Amino acid sequence: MSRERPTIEDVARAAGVSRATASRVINNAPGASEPLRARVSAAVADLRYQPNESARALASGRPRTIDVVAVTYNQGIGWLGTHPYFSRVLAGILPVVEGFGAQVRLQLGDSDPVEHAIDEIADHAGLGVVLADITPALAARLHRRCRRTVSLVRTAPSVPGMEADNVGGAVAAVTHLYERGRRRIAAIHGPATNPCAIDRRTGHRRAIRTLGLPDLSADGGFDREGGYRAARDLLDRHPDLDAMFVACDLTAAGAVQAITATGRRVPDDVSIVGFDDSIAAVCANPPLTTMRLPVEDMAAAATRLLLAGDPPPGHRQHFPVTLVVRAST
Amino acid sequence: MSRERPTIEDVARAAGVSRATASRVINNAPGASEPLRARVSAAVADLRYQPNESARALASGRPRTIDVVAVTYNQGIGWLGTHPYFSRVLAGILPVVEGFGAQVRLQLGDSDPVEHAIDEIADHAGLGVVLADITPALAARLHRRCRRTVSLVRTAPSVPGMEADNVGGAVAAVTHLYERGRRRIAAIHGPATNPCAIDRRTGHRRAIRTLGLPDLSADGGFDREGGYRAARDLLDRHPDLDAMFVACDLTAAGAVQAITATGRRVPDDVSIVGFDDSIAAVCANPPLTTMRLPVEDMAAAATRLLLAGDPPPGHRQHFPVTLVVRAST
DNA sequence: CTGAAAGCGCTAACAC
DNA sequence: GTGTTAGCGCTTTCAG
Repeated sequence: MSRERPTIEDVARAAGVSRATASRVINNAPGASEPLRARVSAAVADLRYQPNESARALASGRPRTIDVVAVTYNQGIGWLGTHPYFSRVLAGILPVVEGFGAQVRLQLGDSDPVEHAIDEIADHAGLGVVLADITPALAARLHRRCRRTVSLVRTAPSVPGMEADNVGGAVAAVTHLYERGRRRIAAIHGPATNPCAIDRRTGHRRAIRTLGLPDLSADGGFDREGGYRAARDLLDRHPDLDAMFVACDLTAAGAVQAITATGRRVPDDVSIVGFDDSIAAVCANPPLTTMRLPVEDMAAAATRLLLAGDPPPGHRQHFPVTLVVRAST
Repeated sequence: MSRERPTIEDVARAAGVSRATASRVINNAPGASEPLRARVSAAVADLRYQPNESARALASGRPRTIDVVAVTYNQGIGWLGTHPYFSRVLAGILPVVEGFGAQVRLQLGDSDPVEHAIDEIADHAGLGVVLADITPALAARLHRRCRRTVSLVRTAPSVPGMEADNVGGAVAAVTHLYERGRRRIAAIHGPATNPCAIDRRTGHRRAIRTLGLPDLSADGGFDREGGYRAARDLLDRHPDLDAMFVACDLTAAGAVQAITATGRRVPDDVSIVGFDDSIAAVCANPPLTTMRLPVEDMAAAATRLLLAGDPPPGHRQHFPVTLVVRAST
C-alpha cells in the first residue's frame, strides 16, 4: 500500500467525477446528484480518504478549528494548572468539536499588552472562538474583529454569551444556610473585577438584605490561599459566625481548612456553601455543599452555537445554578 | 487602512526583495545578507505582517502545532474535567509553544477503536505530539507512524519519553511514613494497567520488603471515589493500621474523608501520603503530604524537545519525585 | 447538475 | 546571495 495519503484528486478519479463534485459531496454541499454522491462516498471509504485540513484552511480562508482562549491576566500560567475551571471547559468543548470533525486550538492570550494577543487571536480565528473567562471590554474588542465569538461569562451586550444565574445561585446558597437555621452568615467574595464574582456578590447582598442579615464579608480571590486567609480573618473578627458562603469551591476548600484549624467543626459549628461544584468541592473534607455551575454544558452549548454558524450579536443562552447538598451543611 | 492582512508578497515588495528572500528572513533561514534582512524586518514591522499559518502548513506539509493527546480509555470525557493532571500538562506546554510562535492542538483519541484515532493523529501530526497518558502499546503504534512523539509516562523502549522516578517516589513515601514511626502502613494503588500506577506499586512493594513491613494493600483507581471505598475497606480489614500510602492525591483526598468518617484523626491516628502534588493535595483537609510529580516541567521539556527537531528514538529524560511535607503526616 | 480552472499564501527547488 | 517558479490540496467561481 502506498505511504502517500490519497488526495481529493484520487477520490475524484476513482469515482469518475471531477474534483469539484468530489468536494461538494465531501462537504455535503448542495449541487450533486444522488448517484454521484454514492459513488464519491464509496471512493472515500475505499481509499480511506481524509481531507487535508491545511489545504482546506488555505482554500476556504479559515481553519476548521474552535479556538479556546484563556487569558491569564498576569496570574501566571500556574492558575491554569491548578484551577479546575479550565479543564471543565475543555471537557465540554472537546466531544462536540470531535463529533463535528473539527479541531480544538488553545490560545493563551497573555502577551503584553493583552490587547495585541486578543487582536491576533481574532484575526486568526477559525470556525469560532470560545472565551473561557474574560472581561467584557476585552470580549467586546475581540467580537468587533471577529463575530463568531461566544463568552462563557457575563460579557458586553454585543457579544454572544452563555450566562449562568450566578446572582440567583448566591441567593439560593445564602437562603439554604438560613433555612438550616444559620443567622451569622459570613461571605468570602471573589476578585472584584471578575464578572462571575461580581454577580455572586450581588446575589449575596440581595439575600442578606432580604433576610435581614448582617453583612460579614471578606475578599478571598478565587484561590485556596485567599480562602484560608479570608476565613481566618473573618473568624478573628466575628468569632460567633455560624456559616460561610464562599464564591468558589477552591476558596471554600481553604476556608474549611481555616475553620478546622481554629478548632471549630464543619458543619456543626460553622457550615459552609461553596460555588462551582468543581473537583475542589469533593476533595474538601467534609465534602462541600455547593452551587453547581454547569460549565461543561455551557461550553458544549457555546461550541454548538459556533459550529452552527455566526451567532447573532447579543445572543444569550441561560443556565441554572443548582444546589448540591453534601456534608458541609 | 486596508482590512486585508498583508501577505509575504506585500512585505517583499515593500522591502524591494523577492518573496523567497522575504521568506528566508521571516523564518530566519540562512541565505540572506544582513542589509536585506534588516530591510525585510523593517517591512514586517511596518506592515505588521503575520504569516498565514494555513498557507505555511500547506506549503511545508506540516502545520506548526504541537498536538497534545489525551486518551480517555472509555472513562468518559468527565475525567478530563475532574482530574487535575491534564491541565497541568497544558500549563507546562502552552508557554513554551507560545514562545516559539507555534500553536497547541488538543486531540481526544477516544473514538472506537482507539487504534484508529491514534493512527489518524499520527498521520496529521504537526511539529510533534505529546502523549499525556497512554499505554506503551499505543505509544509505540503512534511512534511508528510519527517519529516526533514524546510520552510523559513510562512507555515502549523506542518511544522518546520523559520519565519521573515513580518507583523511587513510592519508596520515599513509605520510608517517610516509617521514619514518622508508623509500622502498620497500608497502600491504595492505582489502575493495574497504568504505567505510573504500576511503578508506584513496585516502589511500595520494594519499600515494605526492605523495611520488613506487612503488605496491606487495596486498589483505588485514580479517582476520589475509589480512594474513599478502598480506605473504608482497609480500615475494616485492618482497624489497627496507622498510615496510608496512596498512589494519587485525588484518591488520597477520598481516603482522608473515609478516615475521618470512621472517627479517626489525620495524622494523629492515621497519617497519609499522597502522590502528584496536584490541587487535590492542598484542597484536602488536612492538606496532604505528597510526592511531587513535576508534571509542568516534564511537559515543558517534552515540548522543547519536539520543537528542537526529531527526538532520537528511545530518548529519555529523567525527573525526580520529591517529598512535600504538609499536615497529613 | 457537473466540470474546468483560478487561485488561497507560502515554501523550497532550482537557476542565476 | 538572490530571484524565479512550481506546486502543496483544496474550495469556489464561472461556464456549460
